[in-house]
Amino acid sequence: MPKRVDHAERRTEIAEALVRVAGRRGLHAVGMRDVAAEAGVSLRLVQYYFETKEKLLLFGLEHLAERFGERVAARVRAAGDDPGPRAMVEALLTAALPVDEESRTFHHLYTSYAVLSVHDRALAAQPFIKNPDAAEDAVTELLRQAQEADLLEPGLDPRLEAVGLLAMSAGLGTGVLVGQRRPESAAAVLQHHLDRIFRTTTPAPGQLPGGRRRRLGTAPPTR
Amino acid sequence: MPKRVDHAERRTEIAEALVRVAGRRGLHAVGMRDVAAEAGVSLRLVQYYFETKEKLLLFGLEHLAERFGERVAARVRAAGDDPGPRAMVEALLTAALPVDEESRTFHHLYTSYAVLSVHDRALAAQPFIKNPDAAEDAVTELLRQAQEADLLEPGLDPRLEAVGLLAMSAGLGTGVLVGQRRPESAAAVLQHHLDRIFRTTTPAPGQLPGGRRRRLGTAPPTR
DNA sequence: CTTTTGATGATACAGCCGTACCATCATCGT
DNA sequence: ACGATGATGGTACGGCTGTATCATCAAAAG
Repeated sequence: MPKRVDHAERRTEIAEALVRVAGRRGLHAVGMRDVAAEAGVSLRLVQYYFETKEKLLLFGLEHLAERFGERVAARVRAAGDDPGPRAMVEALLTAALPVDEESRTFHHLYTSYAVLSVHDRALAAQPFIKNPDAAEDAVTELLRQAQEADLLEPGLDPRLEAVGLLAMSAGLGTGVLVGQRRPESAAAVLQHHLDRIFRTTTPAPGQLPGGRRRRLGTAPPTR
Repeated sequence: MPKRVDHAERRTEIAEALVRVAGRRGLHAVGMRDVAAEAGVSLRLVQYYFETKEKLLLFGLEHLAERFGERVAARVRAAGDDPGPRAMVEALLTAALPVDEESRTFHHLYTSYAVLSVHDRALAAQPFIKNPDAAEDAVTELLRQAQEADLLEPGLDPRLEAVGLLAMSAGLGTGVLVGQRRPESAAAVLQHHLDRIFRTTTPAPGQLPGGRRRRLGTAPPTR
């Protein structure tokens, strides 16, 4: 038998080439030849490891989602050991904001895939249900924990708040992506809405009424 | 001189054909021949009225935005004569939710254009700044009016709330579009967040504390 | 009536796309 | 050493795309 190659690794390399070139020129403008050139391999090889373009795109989306998941996890970890629920919610919500090149590419391509999935059953099947639902569950659970620790304003429904926050983050992300909104503005809006959900004082002593106050969470992730 | 044709009207017809076929099969899959067939004219005519595909797409986007503006206006009008600020905000926010075929198409294509505009300067130039900014100003102004009429919870920043609500509406719309969320769920989330912004009792007499209460606005637009 | 000219039709062209086919190389098992 | 076989290269094919070219028709102007 001849040279054995780690197919999984090769597929990953090619998928990352796809992500790079798609992020640079737009997913609609990407052909197999572009991917091959970007990966430094021949067109034939792209065909060899992904028999069809559709399979390449599908794998590209999965890879993108995976990489994004790792990014979020890293953000959460960077928020410190056992950070408060607010810091974790912040990390989750702000990770999707297109503030740097990587998150811009992610948001851009993920939206591209979302648009394609409207009429492509194969794309619609898995990731656009699973990942957002997971994020929704995670934020909901964090809010529920915060609620039990009496860190939230009273009378809130964790699930409804989580859904709203995630949708807001996604919408703000799109605004940033198309240049309508500056990243700092989007982050500020998010912060403001978190301020309206999380209690701004420790449950204990005197209440100061008006004005802007310190928040409870720990590290600001990027902005 | 020969037969004179109303160019503006013809262009509109062709643009609507573009919108229809793009809504059916996705903007990425639309060619000039498809548009011509859908409009019932020859390929040559599409070329004749829009010299290039890029100009056709551009005009299609403008037309789409215009039609959507009319739809929102109709929604607001349908909310009654001089409806409360909340009803108007509701009308604005829920108009963008993909609940029927028309709004689905709108949301779908508008998102497609947004993705394209990331790398296409011509598309990015006009509409993705102007229209959302107009919506933002409108909602902000409505919230400001509501604030003056003491219809809002105290201590709110109308602009920040408006931006957040619009982003949330857009994000929920995308969720509905890709089949992750049911339209009723999205509408419910929106309602819930409006409940947290607008006062739920008339400013006058006794305050009942907990529980779900009647809201102030008039007609529910669709959901 | 003829000429001008806007509106339309048919079709050709060059280029790109995804895919398929055929050949070659290199390596490992025997 | 040799042949089986995985990995790769090169390239051609059919189809589709946007655009350009050429021709024709019909109506208004002289």
